[in-house]
Amino acid sequence: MARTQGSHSDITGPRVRDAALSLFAQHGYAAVSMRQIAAEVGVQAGALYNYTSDKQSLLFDLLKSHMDQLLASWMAQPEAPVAMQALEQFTRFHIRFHSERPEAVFISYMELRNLTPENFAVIEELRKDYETKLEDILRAGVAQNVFSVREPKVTAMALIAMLTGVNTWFKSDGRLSLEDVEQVYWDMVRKAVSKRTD
Amino acid sequence: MARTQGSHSDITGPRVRDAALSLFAQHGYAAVSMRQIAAEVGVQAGALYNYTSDKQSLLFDLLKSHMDQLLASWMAQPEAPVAMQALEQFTRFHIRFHSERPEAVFISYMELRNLTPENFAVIEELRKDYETKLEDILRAGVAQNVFSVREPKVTAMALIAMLTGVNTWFKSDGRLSLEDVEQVYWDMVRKAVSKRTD
DNA sequence: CTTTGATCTGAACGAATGTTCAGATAAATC
DNA sequence: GATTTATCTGAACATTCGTTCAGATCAAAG
Repeated sequence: MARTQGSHSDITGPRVRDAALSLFAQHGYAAVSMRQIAAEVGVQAGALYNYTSDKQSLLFDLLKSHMDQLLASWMAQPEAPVAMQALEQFTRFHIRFHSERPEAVFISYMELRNLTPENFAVIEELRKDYETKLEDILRAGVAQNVFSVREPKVTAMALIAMLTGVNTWFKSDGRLSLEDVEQVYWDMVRKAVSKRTD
Repeated sequence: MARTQGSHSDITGPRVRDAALSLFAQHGYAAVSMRQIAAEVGVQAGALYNYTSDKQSLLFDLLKSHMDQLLASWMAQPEAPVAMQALEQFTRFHIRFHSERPEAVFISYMELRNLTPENFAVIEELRKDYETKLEDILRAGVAQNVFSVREPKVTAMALIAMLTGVNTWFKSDGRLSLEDVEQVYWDMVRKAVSKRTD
């Protein structure tokens, strides 16, 4: 069992994943070759197969761990009993979490069709789990008589699409800070589910 | 000038574009070969080059004509002088137009990174033109004192992201009709820009 | 210092890629 | 019926693809 310590494997492994994430996000899964990933890591293509069984697994692992992180991070939040607060928490959490890892978010939306059917089913279920978190908040708000939402499932998907859209334009050195953006979007979300309007 | 009439070229041309659109949407631009497109049309790969100069042009032409159609269709709408009506018109138009051509919408969002920089710039400008249409409506509503929108540009992008999201889940044979969906989304849009909330 | 084995190289594999082009095909014109 | 020419075939081109694997490398263990 030589070279268990001082080994490169615990360094090269993450670097392979990082390189794949970055290159997939830039050019797309199908357009990136194993040799390009290897070159980014500074290694020959064959060496990649010490860290992944094949190219497909590389993609799947990236999407899977992204979704796992997303759900785990949300679960780690303190639970808000009042629906209005829970919705604000979700809104701000979603924007913050997604803006922190634009590349992972990007490939998680773009590369679903390049997953095998089995792998796709796994990711799709995790995505639905996340959508259900928001849907439950909306239903709770309706039950608490603070939201007006006729279609909680549709509304959840609509709001998530809106919030994720931040990633398509937000630049951290732009005119608006992330805090500003959170506020603008929270205003819209709050009003969109509100009971009254003039 | 033989075979100008009865020629196959005016039939094969659109079929090449249709096949490319469908295959690009299913598997992605980089994952689809010219031979696959040719097979779908029922022709050899070489014959495709009677209808496109290269694969890149095939993609660009699809995106370009989609954006041209989008803008032309919007312009063809009767102009609504009242901001509230204009916003409802935009909301319903956007949902309807996009739900009618899911494949073109899909590749218009997914394949931007596979355009050459010059081609990308062209599409990006057309997209901004469209976003500006909504932004102008929002600004008009603020001027008319019927909307409360602090950030018209951000809000326009947020609303478009939300509306385009319909394409990710809507099925015409589902529980909700397209008319139902339009109403649900219009309720959200109207409230999101409204001046009062409880 | 010798042994061990995790890690990596470098070459090789068949298959597939976008594109070109000489020549075959056949419908429209004269 | 002969000619023209738009359209398409089928083969070829240099590259690149994902993946495999025998052998080199070299740090840690004995």
